[in-house]
Order: sequence, then structure tokens, then C-alpha cells
Amino acid sequence: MGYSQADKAQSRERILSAATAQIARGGMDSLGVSEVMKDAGLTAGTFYSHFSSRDDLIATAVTRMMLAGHAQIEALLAKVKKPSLKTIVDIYFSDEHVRSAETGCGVCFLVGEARFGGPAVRQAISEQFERSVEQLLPFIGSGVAARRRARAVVASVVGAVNLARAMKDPAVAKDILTAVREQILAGS
Amino acid sequence: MGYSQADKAQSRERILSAATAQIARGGMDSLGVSEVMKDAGLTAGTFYSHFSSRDDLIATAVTRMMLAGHAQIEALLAKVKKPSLKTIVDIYFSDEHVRSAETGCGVCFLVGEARFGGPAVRQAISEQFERSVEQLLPFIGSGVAARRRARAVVASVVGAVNLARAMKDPAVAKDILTAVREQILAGS
DNA sequence: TGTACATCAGTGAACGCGCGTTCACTGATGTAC
DNA sequence: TGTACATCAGTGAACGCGCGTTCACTGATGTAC
Repeated sequence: MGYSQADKAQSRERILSAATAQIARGGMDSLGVSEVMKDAGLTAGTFYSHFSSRDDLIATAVTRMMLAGHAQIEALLAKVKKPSLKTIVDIYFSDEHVRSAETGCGVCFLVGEARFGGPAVRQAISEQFERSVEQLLPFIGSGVAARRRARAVVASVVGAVNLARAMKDPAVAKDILTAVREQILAGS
Repeated sequence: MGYSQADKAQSRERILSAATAQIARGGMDSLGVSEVMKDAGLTAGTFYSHFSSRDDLIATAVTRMMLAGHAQIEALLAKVKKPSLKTIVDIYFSDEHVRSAETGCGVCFLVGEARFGGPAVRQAISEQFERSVEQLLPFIGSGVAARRRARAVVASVVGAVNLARAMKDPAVAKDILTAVREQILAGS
């Protein structure tokens, strides 16, 4: 068999999407090259014609997750007629976003693992945090104070989503989200 | 050589403290039984006379980290003459607490990994979250609304600490803490 | 109090396994002439 | 347009390695008599 350039691009996509799913399921550390390749319908040997190493794949997948998550939230926001701070918080705190980590906000997903990741991962999460602050800013105001407030809101949202995902009892998870939502909207 | 019961208790302590240090450095997944035993000054073979498995060690170490972190914050709080919400936030946001994850708040430390941990780990973090809310409650008020507010404050603190630890730029990390501190204290 | 002996913490080597990575090989693609 | 051939995505087996765990053995501890 021979394979065209188009085939290769498709293979790369399949590898990345398998990697994303695996990171979402068990974290960056849990990613296994052989398992990813099997999920992508390829043999392990050809991995190195797509990525230079396991770490390279992880960094690429993580960066992609960040951008995809951001794009998805922007898309949901674009659907709303008159978006506001409330709209954004509701998106972040929706059942769907809290439940499915891999398609959502990358900062929420990776903040707890960033410490253990390489520089590329830390870079990606730092950039995405700034992007999230920018995304929020127009709904809060302008100037230094508004920017500070936007940072606090993103931090609160990230904390709430992470805690909600960690809790054993779904009712407690819900309570946390409700409480933080109230706190954020009370301040505006 | 033979070994007394006192020796065994000491060995267990050394194993647990080596495990704690390793989890703090690289997360739960990074813990290696052989490395832990080497750090504890023992050979790998005797591990199973102390713990039934690697997972058993992780769950025990995590629970202990939770309690130790809580105790340490209580101790710092007890030193203060007239403790308030501000005092607590300052402890959580202190350079020392943000820098050294292993001796501080267990929820801050593990919230991002809880998803990937076993039921024992999720249980430990859920319990510790409730304990943290109780710890804050007297400084906020009483009743349902105060409890909801306390939950929001803990969530904001956890988010801020995790983000600060994840950021590449220390200045941005500092900004996040300042912003969240302002948000929390403005609400009281 | 003295003796005999079961217990069990610790040793050190070995195990099977799955990991990330390497490599010789295959054969359709796609370029050069 | 047709032919020759270099390229390279993918195969499949192998590699060395470190992992969690097991096991036969050692010898001081500490109990039973």
C-alpha cells in the first residue's frame, strides 16, 4: 500500500483527536502512544512520522484543546442575541460544559495539571487565560479596574468548574456553581 | 537483622512522607513505588508489608495531605489575634502557600487531579471541601445565605491559587491573586 | 528468670508486562524526464 | 502522454527499560512456657 499526502493529514487528525480524547479521560500523564495509535486505526510504528515524541504530541494536543474550547464558547456566545456576563457564566456553568471536559474551556480542564506539564503546556494555558479575560472584558467594562474584575471572574469560574467536577455528590457540585454564579452577578 | 514494631511505625511514616513529597512534586500519577521506597531508605520488596498496593498508598497519602494542610492553616489562623475573612484569604494567597503545594490546602492541590483519582481520593477531597467551608463560615455569618457565600469564597480561592500556580509569568500570577482578593473582600 | 521458637520487617533478586522508541521493509504516490 | 524511480506513510516485529508486584530467605524481636 502507498499513501497520499491527504491520507497523511487525515491520519494526523485522527491521532490528535484520539490524543485529545485520552487526555480528557485520564489527564496528560495517562496518554499512551500505542493506545493513541490503536484508537487512530494505525500501528504504533508510524507515530514518529507525525510527531517527534510523546511530549510533542501532548503539547500539540493541549494547544489544540485550548483553541478548540475557546472557539466553541465563542460560537455558543455568538448564538445569543444580547450576550452579557450572565450569558457567559451560564455557558461555563451549564451541565454540558461541566460534564464534558474535553470540548470545553481549556483553562478549566488543565489548570490543575499545568504544574506538571512542560513549558509548552504552561505557555498554552497562560495564553488561554489571557484570551479568556479578553473575552469577558467587553461585558464588564473598560479600564484597569474592569480588567482586574475580569481576572477575578475567570478565576472564580475556573475554581467553581474544577470543584464541581471533583465533588462526589452532584448536589454539592450544583450548589457550588449556584453560589459562585450569585457572587459573580452580585458584583455587577 | 530483626525489626521492632516501633521501627515499623517509623518506616511507615518515612514511606508516607516520601510519597507525599513525590505527589507534591509530580502529581499522583507520577508516584513510583520503587522510588518512594528508595527515598524512605528501604528496599522495594518490603513495601507490601506496609500497604496493600500503590493505590492504597496514594489514597492514604492524599487523605493525610488533606488533614495536614487543614491543620496547618488552622494553626496559622490560631496565631492571629483577631482572625477575619481577610486573615484567611491572606494565608491562602501568601507567597509561601502558593509556592509550596504539598504543605498547604489539599483542595487547592488536588482539585485538578480528583477526576482521575479513585473513589477514595474523590471522597477525601469532597470531605476537605466541606471542612474548608466550615472553617470559613464563622467569619462570614450564619444561615443558608452565608453558607452559600462561603462556598463561593472557597471556590474563588481554589481557582485563584490554581491559576497562580499554573501561570508562566509570576506578575500575572500576582495580579490574579490581587483581583480575587479584592472581589472577595468587596462582598463583605 | 531462662530457654525455645513463632513472628514478621526487611532483603534482594526475579517476574511479567506495557511502555516509548527504533528499524528493516512494503508499495502506492507523485515527480522528473 | 508514457515510463522510471525516488519518496515516504504505514507495517509489524523488536528493543531496552522501568514499572508494580511476588517470593524465598534472614534474623532480631518478643511471646509462651
